[in-house]
Amino acid sequence: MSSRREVSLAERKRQLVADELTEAALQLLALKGFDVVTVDEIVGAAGVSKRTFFRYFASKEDVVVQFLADMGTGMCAELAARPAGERPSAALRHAVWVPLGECADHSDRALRVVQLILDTPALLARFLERQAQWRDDLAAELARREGLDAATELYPRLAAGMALNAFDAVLHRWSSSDGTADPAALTDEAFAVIAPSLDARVRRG
Amino acid sequence: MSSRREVSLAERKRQLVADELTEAALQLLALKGFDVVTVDEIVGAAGVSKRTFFRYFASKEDVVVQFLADMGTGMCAELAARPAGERPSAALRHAVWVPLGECADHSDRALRVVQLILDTPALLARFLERQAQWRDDLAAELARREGLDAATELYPRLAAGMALNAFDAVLHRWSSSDGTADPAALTDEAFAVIAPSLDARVRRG
DNA sequence: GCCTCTCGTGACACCGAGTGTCAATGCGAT
DNA sequence: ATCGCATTGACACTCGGTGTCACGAGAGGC
Repeated sequence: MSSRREVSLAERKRQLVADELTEAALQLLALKGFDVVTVDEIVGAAGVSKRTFFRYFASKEDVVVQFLADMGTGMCAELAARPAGERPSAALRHAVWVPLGECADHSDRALRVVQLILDTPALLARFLERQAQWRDDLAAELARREGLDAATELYPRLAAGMALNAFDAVLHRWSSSDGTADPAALTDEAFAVIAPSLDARVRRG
Repeated sequence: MSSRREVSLAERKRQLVADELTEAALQLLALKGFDVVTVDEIVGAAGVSKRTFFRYFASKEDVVVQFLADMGTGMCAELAARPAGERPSAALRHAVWVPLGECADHSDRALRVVQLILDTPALLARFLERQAQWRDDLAAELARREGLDAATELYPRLAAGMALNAFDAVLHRWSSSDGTADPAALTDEAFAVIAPSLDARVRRG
């Protein structure tokens, strides 16, 4: 009777520490600001050592950004799961909605994180760095869907970039409205702007 | 005979130190890689103190990114200088071409810098951070041109983002082709993709 | 010519992020 | 009971970046 499920005790302990760490970090960072809070302060609140913090997160920025990072992978997965016949604008809209929907659902927590990221240059930089990775993944998947060569065609990269642009714009407006704006409506509005380029099929006959 | 022109001797000395510093930095960073070269190494080669380095550049990343940074301001200035009647796609294409033309002209130096930035995560992050600023500036100017309200309309921000997306895509392809690809042709190709959305006048009557 | 006043610089101490290393602890399996 | 493995804390260390101060070299007033 070593383990009831596949998850061992050690694994649950690991998750517990990670949660405790992110909890303490977000609490402090959102309250006092990113650059005035030190890692020692965070680990003091969480009750672990500084070394342990960096075993869970690659950097001080990561503890915030990783909150949004998983959403990015969900986004790429959603694009891959969309039906083959769907137009790029529709498929990308659904993909981008995955993380945005998460934000809308857990608006209490998510809003604070998003505002913190968008208002802190260092966090914004790391966030954009992650997005660059998402863009490459989206572009690869998009090239596969449309039967294009991502190495020679510019469309996949540009289309993925446009979708992420819409994502950013929605996030920004949602953040600056303190969560009162409707993410779904904003997303529709943004995709209405970029759809003409996403769906133009002037290339490849 | 204190100064031939308005530039004082002190001012020329300042520029000299800045040039010496960027020269030494780019030489070392491009040769050995960004993260293995320390600031002490750079200032040793330039013959100044570490403290002086940080009087000229805000960070180790800045010495590389600032090379491209001035181009960004030139880009925004160009957009503001374009004729009022010009379509957004044409105006933005000319704006984006300012920095790209600079790269094409000084391809020997520029190519190494661009490749260094695109291959180094930390530099890429800082670069994207700068671009976010450019995007806001472009969006504001675009809103002024088109008589839109940047606070309520998504178009200005999205259009600026698309233009910078094209910029990035061209830079990326130019870099990965080791400068053999033609930036002008790539720019045309990229703007052909995004133009439908840039010039769609379905909004605001 | 001299005397300031300022500005750029170097030297030094200092803080915080991040890493390598090692000893201790605790769980799982035999 | 014991061995092996993973996690942790403590410590020392590197490096990026900043505050402070004293020094020296130009620019202007007398």
